[in-house]
Amino acid sequence: MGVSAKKRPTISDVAKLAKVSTATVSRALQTPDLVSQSTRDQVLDAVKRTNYRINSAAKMLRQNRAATLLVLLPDIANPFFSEILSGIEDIATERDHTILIGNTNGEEARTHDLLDLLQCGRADGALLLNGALALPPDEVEALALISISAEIPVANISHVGIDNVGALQEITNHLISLGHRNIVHICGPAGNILSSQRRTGYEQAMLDSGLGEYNRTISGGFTVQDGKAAVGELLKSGDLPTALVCANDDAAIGAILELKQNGLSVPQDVSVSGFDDVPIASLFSPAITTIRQRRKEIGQQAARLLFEELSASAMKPQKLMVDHELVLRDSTCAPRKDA
Amino acid sequence: MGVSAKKRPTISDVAKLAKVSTATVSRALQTPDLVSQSTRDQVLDAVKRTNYRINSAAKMLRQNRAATLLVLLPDIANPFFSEILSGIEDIATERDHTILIGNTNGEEARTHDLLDLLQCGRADGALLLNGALALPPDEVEALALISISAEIPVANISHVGIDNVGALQEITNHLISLGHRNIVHICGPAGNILSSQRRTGYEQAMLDSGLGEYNRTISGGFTVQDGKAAVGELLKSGDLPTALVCANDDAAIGAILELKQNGLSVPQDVSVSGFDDVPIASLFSPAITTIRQRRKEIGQQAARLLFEELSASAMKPQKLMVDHELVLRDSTCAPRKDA
DNA sequence: CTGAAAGCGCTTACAG
DNA sequence: CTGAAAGCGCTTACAG
Repeated sequence: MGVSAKKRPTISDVAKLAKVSTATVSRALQTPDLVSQSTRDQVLDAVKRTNYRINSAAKMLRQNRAATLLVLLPDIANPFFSEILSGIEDIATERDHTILIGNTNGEEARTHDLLDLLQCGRADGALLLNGALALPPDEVEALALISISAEIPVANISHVGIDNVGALQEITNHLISLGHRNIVHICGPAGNILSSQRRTGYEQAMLDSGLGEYNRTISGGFTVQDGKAAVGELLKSGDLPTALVCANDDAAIGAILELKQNGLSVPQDVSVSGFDDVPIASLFSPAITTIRQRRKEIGQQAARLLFEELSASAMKPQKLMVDHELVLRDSTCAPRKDA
Repeated sequence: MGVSAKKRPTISDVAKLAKVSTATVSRALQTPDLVSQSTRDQVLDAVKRTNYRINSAAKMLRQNRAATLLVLLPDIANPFFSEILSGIEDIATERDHTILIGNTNGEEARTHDLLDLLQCGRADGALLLNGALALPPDEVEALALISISAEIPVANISHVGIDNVGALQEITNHLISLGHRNIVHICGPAGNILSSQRRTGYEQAMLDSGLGEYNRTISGGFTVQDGKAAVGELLKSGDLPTALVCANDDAAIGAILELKQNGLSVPQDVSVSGFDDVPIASLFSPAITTIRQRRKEIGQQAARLLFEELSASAMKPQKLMVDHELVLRDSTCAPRKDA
């Protein structure tokens, strides 16, 4: 309840009660090995009796570290990000660090403001899930940063993610192997690095299979609405492919909903694939063929890497590739014979 | 990258450059009105030239506040919680506060450890989404706490959530009005306050409509798996109702999947209702009749309430009720005539 | 409107 | 193994 009258006990209160110096209290608590058994017991007893808690601001100031990781994401409420966050949390907790989160809403200004938390010492390093940086390269130099999923193409930033190009090649090849030739890619948001990587994967697969004449990408996005709109365009154009390779699961869901709405069935009339394997992908009907990203592991690896960088005096940026997996479900099948 | 050789500029560096005292620098930055225009300009210029950032640990120590809110939740990756979190974030950002998150995994020990962050001054108040406290009442006294969604029945804790009893009455009454009589409630996890409130709502509705003889609750939970298992039991028992009222959407999804798997159709053979209106509820087929909780608003209200408590010297705990809404979709319809 | 100085609560060389 | 003392970088009465 608001302002409490009672003042919190400090390390001197404990010291007085234990009849030792504050230095000894500090040691007994932080580096118990440096203190005799009996002293330690005395101190611990005094701590208990006073109900003492360390003042972490004082500790931070003195030690010049926050024991905190900053996580920037465009949208906390998106399960794709929140599962990565959960992996980060695992590792942070393991190492007694706390997590500060910042929702950027994809806004550069907000990203900039949030990175200030690093510069003012409130966090020791940051994990960037938003694929954007908004900081001049010379300021980045001194910060411990890791990009996750969407790689930030700036020197000196480590990265953890999957092979998006390869993954989209795999899923496109799968469709080709089923017999599809007229395969359209509904791509992600413009300017997003994941969009272009996935698009590249699609195009490479098409070209490698001699399907260059069918190579066609239409603009889409990462939301259900984007998928619907893209299919809407496609239907208007009258040139419907037998398969749609979408940039992510949400777009695939939108695509399927729009197809159904127009009396088409998935996968019989059109096969549709997603990307990410978010929870809904397996529950949707039809269950969606997709690429599974091990999000929790991605988060864990990224956090570990950040800790490495924080403890190393200097390290060159690393790029970590986490395995992905093609998951075949019900939204894809062989094309109709007459197609 | 890791340890930087260059030391960060401090307030004295700025003071020296601006040829004023550190006190003046502090005022120019924190309370500009107390400083003359020309002095302010000088200071701001020096700040820019030194690239000065305040050291927040020092500020925290001096001011004895962290400008940080702690959010405890059982599972970050669950969209139900992450959308509330997003609402909290809105308000916190508005008031220049940061958010520390803690995943409790529903473990009491973890909850306890995380609440230590309040006691050591790393956060000024906490929002509890996990319905558990794990702290002796006398220690709670001095803390600013708000429970969200799952009310914590302890004195001196404010709460923000919806009327779970009323909501489940509404949804049960809807089913009754469609003509259902044999309606079974698949309840939430045992020991959870939301479970018992929703169960109460169901029971009240049944009794109020003179359907006491059909009043039947079976144990379930909040996961897809729980819903499946509950329906599995029901099928084994051979006594299938015409409608199932589930404790949340995930359980409803599980229930529907299990019914379908056994050749039954929803809603024709059995109507099924959910609770929460998580994103998947509208996308699932059939789209799920449910209770919409305005999660973002719940988060916002809770954060506002916490700020109020932090600024008030003393306040008695408040209980805030946010409106919910019955959303009718495709998973419920009138029972078969022969039922 | 501005400055000198105290002090927030720790930790850590340094000395013994 | 322990203590005295300096100092981390701010803010804020107090005085002018």
